[in-house]
Amino acid sequence: MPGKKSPENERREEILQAAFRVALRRRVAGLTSREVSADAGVSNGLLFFHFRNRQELLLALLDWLLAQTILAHAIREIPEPGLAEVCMAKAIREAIETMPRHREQIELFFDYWFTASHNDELMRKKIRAALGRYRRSYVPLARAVVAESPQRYRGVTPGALASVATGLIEGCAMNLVMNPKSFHPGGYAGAMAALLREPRGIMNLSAD
Amino acid sequence: MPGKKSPENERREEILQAAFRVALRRRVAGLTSREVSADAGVSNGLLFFHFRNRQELLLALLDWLLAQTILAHAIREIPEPGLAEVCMAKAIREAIETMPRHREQIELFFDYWFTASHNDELMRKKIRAALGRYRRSYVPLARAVVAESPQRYRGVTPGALASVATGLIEGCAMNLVMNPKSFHPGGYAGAMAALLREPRGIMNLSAD
DNA sequence: CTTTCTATTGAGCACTTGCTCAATAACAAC
DNA sequence: GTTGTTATTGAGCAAGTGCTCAATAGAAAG
Repeated sequence: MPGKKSPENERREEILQAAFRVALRRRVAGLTSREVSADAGVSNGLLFFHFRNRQELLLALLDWLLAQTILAHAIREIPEPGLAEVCMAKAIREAIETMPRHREQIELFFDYWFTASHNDELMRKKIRAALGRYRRSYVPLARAVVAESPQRYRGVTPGALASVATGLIEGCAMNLVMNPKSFHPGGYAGAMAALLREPRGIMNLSAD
Repeated sequence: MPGKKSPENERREEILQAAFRVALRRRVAGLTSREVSADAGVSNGLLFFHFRNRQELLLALLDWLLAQTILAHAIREIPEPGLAEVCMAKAIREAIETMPRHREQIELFFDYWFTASHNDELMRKKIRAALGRYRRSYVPLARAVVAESPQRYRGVTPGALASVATGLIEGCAMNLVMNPKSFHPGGYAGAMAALLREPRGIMNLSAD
């Protein structure tokens, strides 16, 4: 029965949430307008009234997603003098430990990258921008770390260090997504800590 | 003109290669039987003569893929006494540095995981098995590392250490795939080495 | 009450997809 | 030859897809 009004953008939000649920079930590529509208409890036509086309729906969902995952949690803290490393370590550890709470979103995020974005430079740009923001949010901290121990980090740019830090986190995310059962953030972080505890570090080969 | 014969499984192989090319262009989810057969220069019907259905084609392609990427390069070396850490470091470094050569395969591999495998427990199993084999191939080396410095690695199982090692590599792979332009394996490995060089390692917080 | 605007419906069109199938050409065995 | 097997074709079906559109019901304005 047409004509029932719904206040403001309530419907739009409902449809977005339905799209999220469907994407979790069917992946981004398998998301169809019919299943979304059915899940939202509205007609198929209404979906295309609120979203011009499938692509716009997917973009809106991506925006919502990017505002949810860890990628949105940029690092803001300014380390106290002499404690830059501790501060960075804490940030990484926290990122790893809060990760399991966002598992579904993270999985969907990866899915967006690998599937939907292939012929869609707009999506790729959005994701790359979010990743870039996240990485850059680590740069000031990385710069402080480098400044704190100039000899040790000779030749290492803050950017590269930030890359490695976020790379650790992303690798961890992969583990979480691909191997959720045997992934224990505590054990993972512990092993990583042990790796880094020794003077003669494991990666310390001749420099190239 | 039907009837032209082709020796042995030559056709099958040709179609597989075409499927690989199409998957690179369109992603796994966007791979259609029509585009594959067109790319292989054969009729659509022939594809279903050599492969029972789309799924069987995708599985065959996945097998071929898994035999190509770094995942196939299990670690075999037995470290000389006292050099376990150096040996492991070398393995990781080598994995990172040879990675760019397999970029396309790695990207497709991730794509398989995140897309095609969602409703396909068989594919998921295959991929998980390959990842597991890879991780386990690091366990003996990890065990040697732990045995070499028991105090330092107290409470760390060889399995967890192997997880972190392969996690580093996977995180690196993510970086390579998502950010190919600004990714330089040398710089990455360098920063990682610096991170690990210091007594008061960056991850060395209070143990949990 | 009429008009107007917005929200809503569901049928349906054009197109794509996986897959089947009868027809047939080359080759092998007899 | 004849017969049979294997490789190959392309038309076509059934199912599903994104999206359009006439129809319409409610709210708001006059």
